[in-house]
Amino acid sequence: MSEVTRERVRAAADRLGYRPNRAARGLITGRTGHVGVIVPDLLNPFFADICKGVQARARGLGHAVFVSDTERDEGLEMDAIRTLAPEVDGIVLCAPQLSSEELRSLSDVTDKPIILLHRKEPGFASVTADLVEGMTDALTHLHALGHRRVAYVGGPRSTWTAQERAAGIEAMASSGKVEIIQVGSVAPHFDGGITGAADVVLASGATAVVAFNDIVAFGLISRFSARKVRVPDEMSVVGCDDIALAGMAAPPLTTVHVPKAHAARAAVDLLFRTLGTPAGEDVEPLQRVLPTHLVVRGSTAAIERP
Amino acid sequence: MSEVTRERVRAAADRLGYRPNRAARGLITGRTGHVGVIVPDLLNPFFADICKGVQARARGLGHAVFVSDTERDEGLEMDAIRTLAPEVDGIVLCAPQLSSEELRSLSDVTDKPIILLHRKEPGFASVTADLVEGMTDALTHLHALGHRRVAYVGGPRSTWTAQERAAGIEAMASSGKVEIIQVGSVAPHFDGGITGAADVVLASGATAVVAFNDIVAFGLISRFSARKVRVPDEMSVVGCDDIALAGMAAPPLTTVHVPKAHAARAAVDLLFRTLGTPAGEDVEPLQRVLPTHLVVRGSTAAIERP
DNA sequence: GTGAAAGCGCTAACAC
DNA sequence: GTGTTAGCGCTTTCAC
Repeated sequence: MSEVTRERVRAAADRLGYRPNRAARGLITGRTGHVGVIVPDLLNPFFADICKGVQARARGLGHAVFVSDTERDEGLEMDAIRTLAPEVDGIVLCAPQLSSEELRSLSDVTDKPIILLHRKEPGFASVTADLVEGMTDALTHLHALGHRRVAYVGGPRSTWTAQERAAGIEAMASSGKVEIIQVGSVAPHFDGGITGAADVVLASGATAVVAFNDIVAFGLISRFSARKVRVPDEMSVVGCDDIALAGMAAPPLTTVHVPKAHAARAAVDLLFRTLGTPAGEDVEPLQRVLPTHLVVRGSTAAIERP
Repeated sequence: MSEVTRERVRAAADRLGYRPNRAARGLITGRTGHVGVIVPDLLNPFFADICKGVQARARGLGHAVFVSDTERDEGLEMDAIRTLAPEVDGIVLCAPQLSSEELRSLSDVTDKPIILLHRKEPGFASVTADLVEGMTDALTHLHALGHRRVAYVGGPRSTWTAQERAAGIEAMASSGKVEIIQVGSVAPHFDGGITGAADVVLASGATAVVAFNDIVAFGLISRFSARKVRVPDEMSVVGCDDIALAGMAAPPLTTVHVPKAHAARAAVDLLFRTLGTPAGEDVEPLQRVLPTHLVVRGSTAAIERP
């Protein structure tokens, strides 16, 4: 067929407003043209950023994206996968609550490719951030400012990212350069638990505190402020994630930058790499780990020597 | 067929892991079982909250949800509608940038029902919040605290919500009880524009400021803090939206509470009401407006009389 | 009541 | 190359 004809047909189709029907196409090709992203809590800007990143990249690749918010509930995480899997070509999964066993049992639930985000599991492709490095940087920064007694307010112990952070903290603790005071584990959203943790930090004699994430850091600062403890003069605070609001707070938060949008794009790219691989000849699942870095802003200061 | 047989079939189907294929069903019924939600910026917790609400309600009604982030771009808003419409049964639309003409031209693009969220347009069903009341409450609160000269830092002038807020502000201004200083219009995300606005507020002699939204309020407070102006002692600040982080900031932000999740659920309900209406006999598009209320926290204080 | 058949919009594989 | 046909998984209709 001639190039001219081709163009005339295309023009006619356009004029009549013809759009191929994805559902009908999917019925025969097995491809839906959709991807899914599952997150524990959209209200946490960290995950909103991830959704935005997935969305942007998927759009660029001509795919629409389903978003599922699992409310940090193990059951809903599993449900979301089961529900979404038949509707999509693949899933970007942030499921901190799911056990390793459940994760591995996913192959019985669906054979759609799943890319883990901010979690590692043997046999799964994943994109993670180097939180061990991030935590080490945070403590090195505090050490350089003269802090020798530093509190760490941890998050939900069971999650992969919490364990990574803990590993970073412990590495520095065992170096003997700074003394670490572990202040329990706190839900990673702003509530009473954080207030309690702030009081424990204050009682511990620590001059600085590293928080599980920026939200927890904000909670701590809020309590410090209510108790008339000035940040950073009397207490230095370091967060983790570098959510957009971290730079807007007063004082702006010193925090570990985690490349959220970048990780999201990388996950989508990994997904399409898998999708592009002919079934049967599966490639070794790639595990990408992205670097983090400390962003020094206004919530940390050199200790005032007595 | 007997009840027993029905149950045996159901059991067998379950055992074999049978799931009806939505795409195939949709081909014949014309229903996809999906809904779409379009927002200008997922990174703004206000819209993240809306997505979460839409998602939760739609899940309860057995529908999966597509999310599209339009980056506050008029073109992308139109694109998103065009792309999403064929894949869904209806759309919840937050599109502040789209002109009224484009909005009305949507009937040529798709006949899928569209529910407007936080925007009103004749002929469209919508869910909005009473921002006029909210702004009035904010100014009344400041007046009661003794403030007589109040700055208002507005947002993108063309949007519906900005006009509503402005109407509320003007109503109070014309009452003569407080003098309003209009400080331009600022992009509703944290950046240099806000810094400049903060400086204008400071130069104006105002003792209090009402911000377009919480994000802008945070930006102002950050600049005030850098310029050693204490909030609320020397400057009271009121935000709008009541995003989750508003209560976490130091000081916690006094702000106009907008029922985000509630509005999202109402929008989905309106959508399903439309979907349940047999084609042809269309009902008058409903326009729900939800009440707002002021949440007084720590960023406002009584003026210190000289 | 129950079973068979047609067809939603598309793509694959097959003849021509 | 080009045109035709079968069929993806489901629902609906129409005979039985």
